[in-house]
Amino acid sequence: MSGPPLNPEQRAAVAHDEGPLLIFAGAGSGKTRVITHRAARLVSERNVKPWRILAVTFTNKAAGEMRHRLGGLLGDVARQIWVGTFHATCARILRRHAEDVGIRQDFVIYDDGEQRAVINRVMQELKLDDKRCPPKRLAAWIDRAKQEARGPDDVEKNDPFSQAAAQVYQAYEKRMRASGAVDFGDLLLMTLRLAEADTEAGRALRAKFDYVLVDEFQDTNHVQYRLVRALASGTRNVCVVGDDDQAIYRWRGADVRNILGFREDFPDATVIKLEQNYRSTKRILRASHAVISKSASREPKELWTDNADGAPVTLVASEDERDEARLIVQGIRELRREGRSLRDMAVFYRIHAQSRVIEEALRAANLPYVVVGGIRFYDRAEIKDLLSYLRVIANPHDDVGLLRIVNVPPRGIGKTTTDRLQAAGAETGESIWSVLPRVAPELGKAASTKLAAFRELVEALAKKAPDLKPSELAREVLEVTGYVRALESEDSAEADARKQNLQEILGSMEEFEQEAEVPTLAAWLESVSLQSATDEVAEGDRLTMMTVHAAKGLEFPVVFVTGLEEGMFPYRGLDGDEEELEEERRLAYVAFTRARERLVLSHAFVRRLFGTPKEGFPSRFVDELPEGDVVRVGKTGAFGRATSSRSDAWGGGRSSSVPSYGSRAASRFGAGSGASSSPSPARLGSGSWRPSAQPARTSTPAAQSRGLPTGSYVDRSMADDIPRDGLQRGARVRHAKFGVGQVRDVLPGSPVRVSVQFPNWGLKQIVASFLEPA
DNA sequence: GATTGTGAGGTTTTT
DNA sequence: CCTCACAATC
Repeated sequence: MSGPPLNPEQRAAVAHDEGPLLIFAGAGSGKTRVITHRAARLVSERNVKPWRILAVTFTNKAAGEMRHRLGGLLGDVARQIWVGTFHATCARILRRHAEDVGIRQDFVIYDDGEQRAVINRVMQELKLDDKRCPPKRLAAWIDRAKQEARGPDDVEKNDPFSQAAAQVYQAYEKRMRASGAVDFGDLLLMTLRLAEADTEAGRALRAKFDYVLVDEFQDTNHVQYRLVRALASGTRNVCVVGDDDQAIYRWRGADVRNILGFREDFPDATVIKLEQNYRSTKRILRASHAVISKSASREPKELWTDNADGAPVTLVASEDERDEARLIVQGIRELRREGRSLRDMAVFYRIHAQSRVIEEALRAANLPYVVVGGIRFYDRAEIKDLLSYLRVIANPHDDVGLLRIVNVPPRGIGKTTTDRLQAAGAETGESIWSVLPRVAPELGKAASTKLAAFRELVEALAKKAPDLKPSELAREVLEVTGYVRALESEDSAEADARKQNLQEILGSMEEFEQEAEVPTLAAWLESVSLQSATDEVAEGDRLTMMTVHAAKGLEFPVVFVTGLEEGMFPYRGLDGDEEELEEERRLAYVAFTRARERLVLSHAFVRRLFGTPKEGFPSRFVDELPEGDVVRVGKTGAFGRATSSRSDAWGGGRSSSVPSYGSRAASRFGAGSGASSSPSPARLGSGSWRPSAQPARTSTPAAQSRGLPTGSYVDRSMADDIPRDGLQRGARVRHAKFGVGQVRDVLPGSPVRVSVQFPNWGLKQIVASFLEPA
């Protein structure tokens, strides 16, 4: 394939022949290109059989991209290469070896919700208190056990919770097997067991691949690591690619040590670092590096680029989250006026809850957008209903699926009945479907008749299934179950929307039938189970919005990162340990390095989260930015950063025909921006503190209508007459109760409050008048 | 057995 | 603020 020539490091990675290879691939360093070229070369020049190459990714999107590029390089043979996500690859292997691991060949894959349903059921059966053992916590506990390759018998049980959890785990596994179901963790763990087994099947699996390539290796968990090692144990031709700086899934069991410690398991590994970045401007890289270089225990490296300096990073300060949304919309508009397309822009946030306010502002401004992630299309009730029918038809022992649809649409089979059936199944460890013929007659005439009718319905559909395409079967289901009729009789807008969604899924099934290699129902169900919310693609000229996690692996010409406040980003969880903070740092790095040309960072001084307003200081990640590469916009840094003169840089105060936010303005402020933005640390000395130098321009109606924050330049804290001398960041102050501490930041608002770090009390926010210099 | 009401709890979430 | 889960109703 064409494209620019590979650089020396890339070439070395592609040309590497045998033995372990570890590639540190920085953001935007052409990683996917290297992997695909390498795989292609193995086939075309080294005569490796394509089906003896395994390339594993984490997301369907990445797998699809790789498949696509391999197709471009190799043509049709590319299809024989094993390209897939960890989970899809494992599912594929398990279908072939179901017997060897003791599961049904037609197993279904339970998602988190279905997993929870099983946990809830098991807890009821064990009569466990869901206050003491929240199902959520149990699910996380079981997941973690599986990630660590621990079965119910080799978990630690040293406290009451883990004792209960182990009990649940045991019963959960039993119920999953009875249901012919596996969860995501099972896919990996069962494949690992198989791959490490000293059996015929195990040996065959270990010898199956001549080359194993793994992408995003920093995100592997223990089981995935061992699986890779086992699958590559035949030839030791294992190539892992990753970036420890982009490890952001520790909370999901990923362990960066897998990449950092790779050289311990494979001392002879060749190590290649791809440090040339082809994506971003120098300024964006400098900003990114400023943040990540503070990270402890990382592989030493620094991205560099031949790209232009580019525009400075824009730092937007706003009053609150609505203000932030307004300013972002304003920035978007200006960039558009410069000719930027909406599709070139993305807005990132730390948590989904932040999206709403921004969405509202975008809607008000008539700017089309798409929110990536959040709820999956397949998670909608009507879709899950149809899916459950199809799954029960494929495997009637799927209890969760069966319980979902047994009374949908209502057919008079209520809770009392299903409770009895569940209890019967629990007694013998069988599925509901299995106990149905035996138990139904004991439930009285009415229930028994209805259950028999349901059974016949499912059996009739199952009988037809082999002769129908998936989409035809789905239509049949919607018809004979009366599902569509029930929706129609509802005659509401909502029911209409549901019908449309069902129509859409039928369409996607037909598409699948056209394209898939094996267009069976089972294959379709599996592909749906393994799909994620982020796989849904955005198209058209719209802005993209997503969490930073969802943004990994993507790039945009313009990136807005919102909510950069202490507590929000870095997000402060319950424990907030050092490791967690490190991960937040890497997350910020990921966010920043998504940007190609323009990076806009924003923070608000007050943010309402879940209703309650909370004050927030600018994130440390913002403080750490190199001043010379930053231009400030919006509300005056409340603690006297002399930034007000910059405030009009966002298009206020000047004729709108001069796009100040755009590249022209950027270059205008560019090189010299260091002079115009104040040096940090912020000072509270009277000089820079005085707002009087600034006209209260934004309070004019015109400015307001432009959506500028009212009173941007009028800091209300000015009104106070409290002692400020010595109240600057870093200053030592004394408090009557907490003793001596160090000023970390000064809050806007009245009365002026200061956040102070006390050795024994931690970070406190204190009204300034209660403090004296120490 | 379905419908409406209160209360807790609500990072991130590749699969 | 908003959603989901269970409870108290008709």
